[in-house]
Amino acid sequence: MEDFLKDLNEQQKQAVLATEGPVLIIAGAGSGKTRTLTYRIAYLINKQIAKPSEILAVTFTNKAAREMKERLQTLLGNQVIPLWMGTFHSVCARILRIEAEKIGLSRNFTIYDVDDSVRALRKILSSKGLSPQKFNPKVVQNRISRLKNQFILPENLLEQEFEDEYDEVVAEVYKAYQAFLKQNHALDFDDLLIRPIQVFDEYPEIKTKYNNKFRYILVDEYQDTNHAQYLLLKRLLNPQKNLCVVGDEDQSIYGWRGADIQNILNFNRDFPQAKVFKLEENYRSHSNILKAANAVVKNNKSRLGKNLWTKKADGPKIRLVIAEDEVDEARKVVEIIHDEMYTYKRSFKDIAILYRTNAQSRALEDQLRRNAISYNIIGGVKFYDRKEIKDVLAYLKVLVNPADSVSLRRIINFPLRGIGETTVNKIERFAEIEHITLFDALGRVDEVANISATMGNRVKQFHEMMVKFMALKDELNAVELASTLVSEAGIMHHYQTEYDQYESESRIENIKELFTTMDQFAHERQKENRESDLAAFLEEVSLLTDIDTWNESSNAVTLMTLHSAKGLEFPVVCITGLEMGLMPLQRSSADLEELEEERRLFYVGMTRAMESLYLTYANRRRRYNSGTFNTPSVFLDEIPGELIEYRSKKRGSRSTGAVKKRRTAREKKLEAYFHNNDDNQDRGDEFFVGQKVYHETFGKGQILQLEGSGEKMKITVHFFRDDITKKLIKKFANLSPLEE
DNA sequence: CAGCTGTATCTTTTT
DNA sequence: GATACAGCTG
Repeated sequence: MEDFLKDLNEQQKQAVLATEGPVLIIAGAGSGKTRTLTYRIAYLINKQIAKPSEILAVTFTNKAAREMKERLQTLLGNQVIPLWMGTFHSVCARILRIEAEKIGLSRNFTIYDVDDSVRALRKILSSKGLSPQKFNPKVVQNRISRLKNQFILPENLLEQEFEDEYDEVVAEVYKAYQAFLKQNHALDFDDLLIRPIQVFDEYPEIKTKYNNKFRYILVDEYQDTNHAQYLLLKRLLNPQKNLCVVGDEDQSIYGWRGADIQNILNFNRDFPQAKVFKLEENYRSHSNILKAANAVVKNNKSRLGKNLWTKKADGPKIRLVIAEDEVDEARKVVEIIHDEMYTYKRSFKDIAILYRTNAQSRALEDQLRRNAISYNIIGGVKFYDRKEIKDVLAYLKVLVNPADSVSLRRIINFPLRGIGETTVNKIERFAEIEHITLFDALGRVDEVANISATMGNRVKQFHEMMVKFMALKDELNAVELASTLVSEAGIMHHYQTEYDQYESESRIENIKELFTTMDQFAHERQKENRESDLAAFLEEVSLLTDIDTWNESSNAVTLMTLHSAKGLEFPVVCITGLEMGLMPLQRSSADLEELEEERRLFYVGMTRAMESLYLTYANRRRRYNSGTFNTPSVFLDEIPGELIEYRSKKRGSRSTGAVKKRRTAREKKLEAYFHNNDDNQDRGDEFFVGQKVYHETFGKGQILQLEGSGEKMKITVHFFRDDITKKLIKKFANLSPLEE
């Protein structure tokens, strides 16, 4: 054990040894952050400073937790280590499950994802007679989520003075939404964080229990914590305040989700006695990559500042690849892959292709398929978002929590059994009057007015089937229960007889895969001596992150968003779509803070690369219906010219120079083309992209896109007040330019 | 009530 | 270019 401290550099060792009191570890990209955290935990256990059960370690993804546990086991000699390790959300769910009875919560609560929340909100909005045009359920969901992240509860909100009608409606809907969740024994993602805070405030004995239990708390990726998570941490801390947070302000990329970069920037102010350690030696990347990344992120103002360095060689220059459009870009990515494979003997799994938006994966996938390059795609249409999987899960959710009316509505007429919307609404009204759940009302369908005998029988049949399976819940294990249910409810039959044979097969495959996953889950949980029932499985599934389902062992090129790439590394990284409007995104370009976050995102992408980094952009790109013409990302200009070289189409003929300093003939031609086009669009018009404008009804906004010309020109404007984007015809819009 | 068809809206990133 | 929803028909 003494020995293993030799694996650490001086700063890392200091960070491991400073076990007492608050500690901030500023860990640059690739500086051995995970290693330091793991060794710190191993040290605490090995020196018997803490028992494993007294340690809480919060990670950003479940995958990170899994990997850290494995490394810990290796370090400590293969014992099973019963410590709490997981994401904020899963740790909170675990606490809530344990304390459920004391705090008047059903132990079998359901976790609603964003989709479920939006469904619930749509219903609430319509019951209040609010038009979904004006009050978009998604926007309302977003607002409510923001409020929850700030730990602003409906009761605090209702006392306030409102600036506009929108806020007023959101406050009212928020309150109704919380009541709805309560009725359904459901919590949304944000509630998972908020409820424990409330519980700790309301029940001091529960707070004390966890204060005594968790004597040592560690938090990874601290730069991406939100205010609610911060408040939760404050409550978990006992007077010794043995809190160790690890983070890198340059990698804070979740501000849009409510993450507060100030948490890390102000750690010293929160804990004046905190010890601060900086890990600045990078073990991952060639020097050129690091220099380029440093030069980019240096342009940000919101940072503590650090100087990441490496002992590694310069390595190849960063290769810039210019494509004509997204198809050409994808072809060039294929060339890069071939090049790296033949010249440097890489395998598929050494290579990652990163992009800003999931939509960009399509063109890339097409070309990879054509060239028989196997690939793994992370995010996008997720396994657990597939219709057939959601259907099966909805059945299981109802079995576990019959009060969950969102899931119940999803399955009551799937597969079709002749129970339509009208009937369900009648029964629901009855349930409201009787103050019972929708599910229980199904059993009393005879008492509901205006329902025919045939219809009543259908409803009763469904209800009886579900009741039967609920009774079986304790006799069968999760997989047995699920597979029996899937065949008896007619789901299997429904998909087997689907017209599209290919579709049908893949759906059945997916359902089978779900069962396999359930099985694996049960085994893993049993090893740790934790519960493995259906409720536990559903909770696990609800809280999976994109990266958690990634099969790392397969030899395939990896495709994912820049966000998903955080924490990973690859010998070869290719960042695509480096154009204005896409990276940075149009709507994040105007606001300084948002622009800095985009820059950090680019920085995260660059620092994933160990040996080779390729950057690509396309002069033209199809974006849903229309094409756009693009200029290179401003971030490319921030890379010093001597670190970058053009990679032209012909292998071996490479020219050097900064982005705008030297151009090939084709480049010049493309640029000329671009400028001409620009001129055509702009000539005689007073509007341009990025311009601030004013509209009679919508107020102030900013132009995102211009299409066509003259009176018929279509202008896409994002209006700030209502956070809406509208496409307007110039002739009718009556927009006036704002001077700024 | 089921099933079909046309249209609107979306795409920024995700626990 | 997909998906969800409204509106229609049988």
